[in-house]
Amino acid sequence: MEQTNENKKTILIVDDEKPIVDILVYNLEKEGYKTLEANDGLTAVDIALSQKPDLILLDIMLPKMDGLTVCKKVRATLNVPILMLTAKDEEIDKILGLELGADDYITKPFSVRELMARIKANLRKTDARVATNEDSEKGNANKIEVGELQLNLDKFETKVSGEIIDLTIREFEVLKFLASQPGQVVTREVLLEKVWGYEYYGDIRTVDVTVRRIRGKIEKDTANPKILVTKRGVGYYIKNN
Amino acid sequence: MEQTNENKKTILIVDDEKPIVDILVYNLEKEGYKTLEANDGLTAVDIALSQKPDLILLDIMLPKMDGLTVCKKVRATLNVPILMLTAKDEEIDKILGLELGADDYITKPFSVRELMARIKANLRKTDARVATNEDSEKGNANKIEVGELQLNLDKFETKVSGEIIDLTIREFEVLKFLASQPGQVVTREVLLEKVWGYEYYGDIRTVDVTVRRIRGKIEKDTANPKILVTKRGVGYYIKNN
DNA sequence: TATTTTTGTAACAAAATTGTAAAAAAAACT
DNA sequence: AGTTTTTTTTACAATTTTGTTACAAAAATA
Repeated sequence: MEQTNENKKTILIVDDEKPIVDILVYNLEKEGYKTLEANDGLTAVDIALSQKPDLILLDIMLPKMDGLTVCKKVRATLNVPILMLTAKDEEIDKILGLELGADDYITKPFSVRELMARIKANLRKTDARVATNEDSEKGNANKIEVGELQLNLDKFETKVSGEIIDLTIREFEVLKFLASQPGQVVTREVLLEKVWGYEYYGDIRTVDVTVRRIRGKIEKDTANPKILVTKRGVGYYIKNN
Repeated sequence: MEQTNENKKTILIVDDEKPIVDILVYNLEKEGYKTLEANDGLTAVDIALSQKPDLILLDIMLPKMDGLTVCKKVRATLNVPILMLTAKDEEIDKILGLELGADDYITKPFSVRELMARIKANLRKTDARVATNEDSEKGNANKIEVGELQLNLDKFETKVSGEIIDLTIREFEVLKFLASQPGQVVTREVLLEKVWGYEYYGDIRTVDVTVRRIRGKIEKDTANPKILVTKRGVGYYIKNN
């Protein structure tokens, strides 16, 4: 709903019943998700591994390869949340085996509303994991210091010579990426991929503008930057002496 | 509240179906629990009494001694939360009727997500009990203090500059979670998972509204919060200077 | 020096985020 | 049961951030 085209979450729907798939596609796209479809197990694995969706809706009863195997195969290489669709009267053991490998399950018939809620919740869980794992939890010293520049990754706080600087997230992320490898010149392409995300297809000069904004906040003289420096013809880097 | 490697919670899994045990072990350890296994009722009682796990996952159908008896025996000497696994709905009456002291039950098939939620919820209950009994009995005032903010965890009482503020449970829990790690910016996703719970399916903006209500009670000027502050693009945190 | 390429910059437009109130729903309490 | 309190959802406005563009300035090249 609030997602731009670039970072829509992708959901892979695996079901051989066309009308069900259609309903799911309609509702998911209305909610702002991008959808992929697979009508049998083999195709499902293919698409999952090549497209790397953010979540998989997986029916148990499938042609060519059953849901259990799909689940296993996908899980072997991808850590994507899998939400199983099960009919109520399917064999208990079969379901049980499957359920335990999946993150969540929902029995048919289900309400669209409930399904959407489950999807949201499962996607959120991934987001939360990424946020905490990457940043704190692992006991990493959550600070980066380069010369007069200090970044506190827990507080998202930036200091220059002890003075707190108010950066936006985008600015902070760029600075964080550069400061994590001081001296290393980073191209705009790499910055776009690492900070903006690999599927981002905006203008590359966006990087320049963001750098300019950061400089406006951390440099005394933006025309003669001492911290975030340009390597002409290549990109930008943080001076580390 | 977060678990360090040394005091991981231990969970005893009692089930005679090897594949199920394996999957449970895998998922529980992924979530940071230590696991013990028992394949029959007799062994289960032995391990429970000697190892004193923090929680027991107990299947009803077991060789040598059935789950219900195991439950009784263990409960006779240990006050550990027991989560029963049942295959059929009819067995629920059995569990409830017999007053075995099982804390919770979950019917097969269940999802990993649901099981984890139940486990967490039951462990939380114990934590709460322990907190109130052990800490307050010893006279350790169970408090969090950050600047002008004081939380008394035993009394569920909040003070700002010495003045008692009346918060609801939800409000208190949010404030408590944030205040337990002042300065640390917490995303809405993490708050939802930690305060509302693993199984929560609601809207993420609920967090905003709760924060707003807390501010209405603890801040002089909600438009310029000095205690519970927004980190735009990330989440919320408690200012700790 | 003139030309081309690259980078800096400001201004505007678009998009995303947050604050807020109020209605609806759910839970707790009589 | 009905009533009150708490919580969630929803919608909208205000604000902030971000992206795009056009042009200027600087550096590199011929």
